[in-house]
Amino acid sequence: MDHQNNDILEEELSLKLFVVLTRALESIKKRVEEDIKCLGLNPTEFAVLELIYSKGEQPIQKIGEKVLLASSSITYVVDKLEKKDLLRRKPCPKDRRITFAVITQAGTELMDEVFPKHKQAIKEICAGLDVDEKKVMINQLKKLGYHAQGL
Amino acid sequence: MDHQNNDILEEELSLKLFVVLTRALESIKKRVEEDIKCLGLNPTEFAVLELIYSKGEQPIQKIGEKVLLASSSITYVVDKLEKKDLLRRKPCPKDRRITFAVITQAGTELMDEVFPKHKQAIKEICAGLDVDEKKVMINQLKKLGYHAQGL
DNA sequence: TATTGTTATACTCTATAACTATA
DNA sequence: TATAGTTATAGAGTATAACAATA
Repeated sequence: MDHQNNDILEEELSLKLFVVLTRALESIKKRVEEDIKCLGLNPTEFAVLELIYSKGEQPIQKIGEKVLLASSSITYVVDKLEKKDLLRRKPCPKDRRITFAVITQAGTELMDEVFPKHKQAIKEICAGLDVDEKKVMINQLKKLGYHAQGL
Repeated sequence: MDHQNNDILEEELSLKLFVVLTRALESIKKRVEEDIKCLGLNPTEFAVLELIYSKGEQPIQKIGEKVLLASSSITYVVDKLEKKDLLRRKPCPKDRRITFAVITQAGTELMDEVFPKHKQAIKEICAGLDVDEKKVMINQLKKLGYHAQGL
């Protein structure tokens, strides 16, 4: 095969990969959202709550960096979680510009109950691959993602 | 390893897979969006235009099925593409409930020019994997996606 | 009755800018 | 001056449901 044909093959393959990747994640996301919706939370709210639950209290700014949201959006999400009494704001005594988001008792109890179920659900959603296949895919996805990010 | 530990491993691995998949696609999407943005189109508009460009005129309803959008969203997207003179609506004479979306001369000329560049860009974005690795990943993603979809 | 497409409406998220309080 | 966070505002994009026209 000459260079030009090889180039076209690789273009088609890359396009295919992009489409299949998008479709697969859409299917998975849909199931994961169903799993979360019954808690009265949307995926962003769940992601923020889960971050605080597993990593402990976080400055508002840091949350935005980790779940990839603009700071005004985080204010909005934290407002909603605060209204639901799942987390609260706590001023930082050392730097009074900073506000921490802290999980509440109710938030902890909710996550204690639902997080194990959530992990179980994701395991079932991802059961199309076995353990070894998952390990390979994780590594390959990292390679793919790092390259794209580094462009 | 006993069953319970194996279960926990598989849960963690699945969660990891979900996170890595999400992150990788985010990085790729970001690059692809950059590639499209300079055309004055967003990814959805580009997807609809590309569908009509490569598959020919389509009933509005069919477009929604293929790009996975609700019919009201398609109305919105087609409105925008029509305002940009990239496609137009054409009534179906045989079934007057149906409206086709048809690509215009300007739409065809635009795609003739940018679609080859777009494929080349995606090839570069996906260059973190070689041809064989891409083939494997496409197959694995299909398995993963089909399983999730079938739940 | 069922289907196609539109309209009306609401929600989530983003971006921007102005602002307060603090460093 | 710079940073953390909030407020206000506007806009993109999507989903839902109700609707009109047609089959």
